[in-house]
Amino acid sequence: MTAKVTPRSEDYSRWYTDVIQMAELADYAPVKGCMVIRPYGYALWENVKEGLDRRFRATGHVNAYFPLFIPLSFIQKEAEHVAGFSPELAIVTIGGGEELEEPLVVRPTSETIIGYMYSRWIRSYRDLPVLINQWANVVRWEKRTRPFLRTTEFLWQEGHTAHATAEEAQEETLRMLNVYTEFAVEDAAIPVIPGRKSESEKFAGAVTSYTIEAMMGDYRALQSGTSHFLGQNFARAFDIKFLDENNELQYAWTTSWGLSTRMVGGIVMVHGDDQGLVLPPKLAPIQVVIVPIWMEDAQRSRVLEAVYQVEGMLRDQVRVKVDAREEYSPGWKFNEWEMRGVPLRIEIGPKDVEREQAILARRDLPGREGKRTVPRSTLVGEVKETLSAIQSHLYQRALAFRQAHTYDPADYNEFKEAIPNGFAFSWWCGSAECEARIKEETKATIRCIPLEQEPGRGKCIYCGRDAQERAIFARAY
RNA sequence: CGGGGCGUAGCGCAGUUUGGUGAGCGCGCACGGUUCGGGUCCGUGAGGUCGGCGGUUCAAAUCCGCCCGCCCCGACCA
Repeated sequence: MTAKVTPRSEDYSRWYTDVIQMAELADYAPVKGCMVIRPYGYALWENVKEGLDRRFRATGHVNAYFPLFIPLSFIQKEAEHVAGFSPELAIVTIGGGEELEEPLVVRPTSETIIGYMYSRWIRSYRDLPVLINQWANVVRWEKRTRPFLRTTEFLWQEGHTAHATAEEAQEETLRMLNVYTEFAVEDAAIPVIPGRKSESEKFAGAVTSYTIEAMMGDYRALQSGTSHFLGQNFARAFDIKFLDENNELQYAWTTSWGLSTRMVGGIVMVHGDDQGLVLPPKLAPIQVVIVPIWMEDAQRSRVLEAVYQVEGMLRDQVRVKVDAREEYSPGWKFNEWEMRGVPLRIEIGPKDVEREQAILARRDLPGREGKRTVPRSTLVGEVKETLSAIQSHLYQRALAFRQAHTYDPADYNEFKEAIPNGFAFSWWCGSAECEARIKEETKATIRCIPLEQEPGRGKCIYCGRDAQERAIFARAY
């Protein structure tokens, strides 16, 4: 506890796990690959949930819950889906002490069981669209795990929609990708690149997969949310059919989209520094911490009185906490709350009580630079303004960082030099072979083909043939 | 699944090479005092089947064998 986090420059992944544990976001569970999300980390996740849920509702979605167990045969109904997920399934074969007639899969994702239910619920075009989301846990037996980024069990939301036409489903897919983008940018202060996945990187069973990709502090990419256009693949596998206006039987068009607790890892790696966690105000469980300072007992009650008064002024406007613990010195508390990423600290001591003022200290600006004295009379306004200034500063800083580490290499040699230090935004001919070779030679994969790019043509960074699109290449988590 | 590292008090570690004096150090924890505007200081104290099982030996944290677990790096993935 008294130890400091490992500096990022010394060992980035050690820094990451240090921060996760020391800030008390999560702890390792007794089962390999599993973690306990501690109250502070869970509060952060709950704020992520809230930010998303609000947007899901605003776009017409409703929440529901489907079972954890899926008959093994369901998973096997969609050819690509089974191929993609088989290696990482957890399967239950015994229940109540007896061998089950059919093994049950612990859901790795719910397209199949939801598809099955949709086939029973959808009869007519009037039943469409179906716009359902669920908040759930899923299990994927990953070989290599890291807290939040890849755990055997993780929490997420998965939206599953069914539509009458391909166009409508396509629109939905991009609408939700856009919701993710908006959430990442506005709430998490993480700049992301929305784009399309290559064939080899797309979701098992999808026609087209879309993603938002973010750059972490070590220049690696993190897929932070995905939205899939499933075409009629799952509708055919699960017989999701409806009668259209012309009394003709049609397969529905479906989508699915998800964002997981991985986002928490992204927040840590995008904003954190050598002091520890740095949380964007909109998602921070504690936005403002008030640290009282006193020398003698006589001052104690006066300081505390002022502190609670300030807390009262702020309480219904921001998430505020008073740290009145007597066993720790103010300096200790400063470090503790900085390590835990609280965006704004208010210091109130005897001098401040006397002058009816308080010190504001920003987490995103180190030392003196982030400290400011404000009069009590304007404190509430100042706090709110400062929080929103921190929110936008974090975004701008992350954006500038990504831009500074995004390259447009002139040739493959430059490309190879760029990859360890950031993203390469390069022309790609579209062949899976070039993609595979690049991966083999540089460990970089196509993170996405950005939706927004200037039309034109170029030469594939690998083979030199004509290319119509540029892709983001990077090493990924 | 392959490579590397590690399991000794809640945490971080020393001790293991060369078996044997007392299982130790720092932090944390409890109590008392002191301090408090950037991780106070002092004192007292609690806390350990040395990952597990088996073997060698008069004697094992230390040597041997097997097993288990965790972390990091790779291939696979939200």
